[in-house]
Amino acid sequence: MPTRTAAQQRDEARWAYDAFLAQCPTRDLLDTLADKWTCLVVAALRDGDRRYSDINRTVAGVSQKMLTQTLRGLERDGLITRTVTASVPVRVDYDLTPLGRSLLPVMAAIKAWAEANMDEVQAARRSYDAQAA
Amino acid sequence: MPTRTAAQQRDEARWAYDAFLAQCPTRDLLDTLADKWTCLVVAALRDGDRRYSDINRTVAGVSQKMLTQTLRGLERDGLITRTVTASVPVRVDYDLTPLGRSLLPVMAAIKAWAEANMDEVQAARRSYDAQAA
DNA sequence: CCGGATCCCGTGCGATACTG
DNA sequence: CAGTATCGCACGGGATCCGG
Repeated sequence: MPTRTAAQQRDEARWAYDAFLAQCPTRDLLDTLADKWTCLVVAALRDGDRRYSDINRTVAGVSQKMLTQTLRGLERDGLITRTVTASVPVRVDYDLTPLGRSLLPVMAAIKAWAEANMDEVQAARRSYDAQAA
Repeated sequence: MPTRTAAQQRDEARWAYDAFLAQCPTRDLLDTLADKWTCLVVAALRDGDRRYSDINRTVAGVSQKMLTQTLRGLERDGLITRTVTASVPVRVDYDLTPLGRSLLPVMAAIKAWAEANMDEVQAARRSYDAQAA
């Protein structure tokens, strides 16, 4: 006897999220997560809370606009917390939430893959570009 | 006795890739990998080679331009192969290379994370948006 | 000075139409 | 079937200005 009937499996499939579907809300979420700055910002918070300027220094080359925008989005999605300390000058700290921390291994994996396979990719590019001639 | 001298460690650090650095070539690679279409296309090839139109159907909502562009980029980077069968009509198959297949778990993990945590993210968004009022 | 909001321009995405 | 070509517009992103 099957644990689920065919009808139950259909119902489940109907409501399950699937990012392959254009209208699925996970498509938008995927677009947010699969982003260079999101990946680097989350990775930058791996060791706990950090100041805005600290993140800005770690993620070299990010503009203030994109950093703020990325941090706001991550905060809205419940992945990071934003803590303002009213001092002079103002101090703002960011940290991963448990939810955000669960995403950290995934983001770190992309960054690590890129760093580990850069040589092979560059070799492939040279080969491809030579072929195109 | 240390396995590496301080000088050797400096040399190694000097040449190691680090995507946090703006000028590191891995930054560009990361920008390519951390992309919605790249993630979905690689995930779509998880079960082996597939035709262009097949991928187009699986990755719902992708434009021909972006699909072709993404496939070309992945081919150039040595992540997928492109096989043309001269028939009428023409048949083109794509498949992951061993290098591309090593990336598959990472890409699948992002997609799976989004699907698994969509509810929690949506709850966080509602909470954040209510707060903003 | 730190954190961030605003302005403005170029890139690049997506819709549509066309081709071997 | 598997692309290429063209165009309009939104969005990314740097420069610049603002509050505390």
